[in-house]
Amino acid sequence: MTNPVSQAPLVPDTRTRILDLAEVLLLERGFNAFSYQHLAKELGVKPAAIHYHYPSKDDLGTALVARQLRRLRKWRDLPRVTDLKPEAQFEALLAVYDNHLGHERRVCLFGALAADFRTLPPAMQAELRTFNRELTEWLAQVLAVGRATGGLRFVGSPAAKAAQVLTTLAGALQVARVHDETPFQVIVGQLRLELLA
Amino acid sequence: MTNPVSQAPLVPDTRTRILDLAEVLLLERGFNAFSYQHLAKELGVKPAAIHYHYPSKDDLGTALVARQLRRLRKWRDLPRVTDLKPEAQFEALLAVYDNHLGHERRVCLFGALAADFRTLPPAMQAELRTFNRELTEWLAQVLAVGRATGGLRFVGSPAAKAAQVLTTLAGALQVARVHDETPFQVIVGQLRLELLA
DNA sequence: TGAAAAACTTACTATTTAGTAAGTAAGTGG
DNA sequence: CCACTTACTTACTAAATAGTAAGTTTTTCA
Repeated sequence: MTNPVSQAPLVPDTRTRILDLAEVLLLERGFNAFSYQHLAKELGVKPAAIHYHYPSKDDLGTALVARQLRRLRKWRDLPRVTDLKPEAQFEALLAVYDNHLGHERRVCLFGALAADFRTLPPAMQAELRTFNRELTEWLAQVLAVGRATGGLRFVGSPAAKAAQVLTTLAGALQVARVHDETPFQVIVGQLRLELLA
Repeated sequence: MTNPVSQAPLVPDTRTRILDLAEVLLLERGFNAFSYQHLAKELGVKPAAIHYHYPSKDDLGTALVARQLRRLRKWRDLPRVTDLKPEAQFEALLAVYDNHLGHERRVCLFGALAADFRTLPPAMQAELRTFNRELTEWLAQVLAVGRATGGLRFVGSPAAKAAQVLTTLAGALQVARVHDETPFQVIVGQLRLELLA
């Protein structure tokens, strides 16, 4: 291995830098609002270098969502997440969205891609569906346990409540984009008020 | 007046047909995913004809949101809406979103523009902010009266609940776009379960 | 150290994009 | 009926787009 100590080198390779920048641009401006030229100029390389790593924008977009899915699975299975009580797991989820808000009010992956969904390559669509499904299933499980153990309170099925909460959170970041951070805080406050027993 | 009877002629003029088609494309594919060529080809005119009515895409986009704002105000002030009890007004709102779902799973205006917000012309941004603010204020008033008269049930402030509900509805149409109609129905069902006393 | 693989750049397509300028045909109103 | 306006079309520009092919430099590693 080149670097036997750190998994995340100080300066990532170009392939990763492309993906990182594309992710930022996706979450800040939308998938149809950035080009290989934008990426190349900001990274100090030629557009063809991007094509070398990701032959088409379809490949790039798909890699982007695939990485996010890997991150979700990794995060979800982290001991410091699995070991939490359900209400703390819910707070950990809120912290993720709050982190998006703190980074230039980036929307979440789902919120960034849903509107343009029909213009996306099929592979990307499939990855996004899986991403959203797994996240919803995870939260449904958290909610189910949380209600059973008395830490969380809601009516209806855990699956329905999970779908509703995640949809609200994705939307809340979009509202923050259009207005400011206030409505996001208001909406999350309302969620806490209703859910936390 | 050219037509003293009908306000909506059977075949609208080109100016209106452009706006109608642009609206469909916006709500089905996103603002950065259609061009003047797309519009022109489908309408059977030349791109320059679109430029004649809407010199730039900024003008077109702004006109689009402005019309939607006019529609909102008109709808909100309709006797058949103002005369309803708050819980029926809430149902009337749900019917609007359900109608979007029924038309090719179109997202709502807000959901279509929020992700790409930073790429939109300032005039369009301003119109969308006003649109969302007025809609939220209207729902907050409905919720306040509904709770006072016992038809609606929720904790927290009407303004917070209104922001939360509208955000959820916008997001629910996006989820329907990504998956299918089921999650939309599930989420709306959850909203009804929680709100209707 | 030298051959091969990886990571690029240069130079180029073909297409699409928004937008403009000039001309034309069809109404409209005095 | 004629000047004027409205609603276009034709023909064009300049820029941006995704993508490719061929050549060059850098890295790796046997």
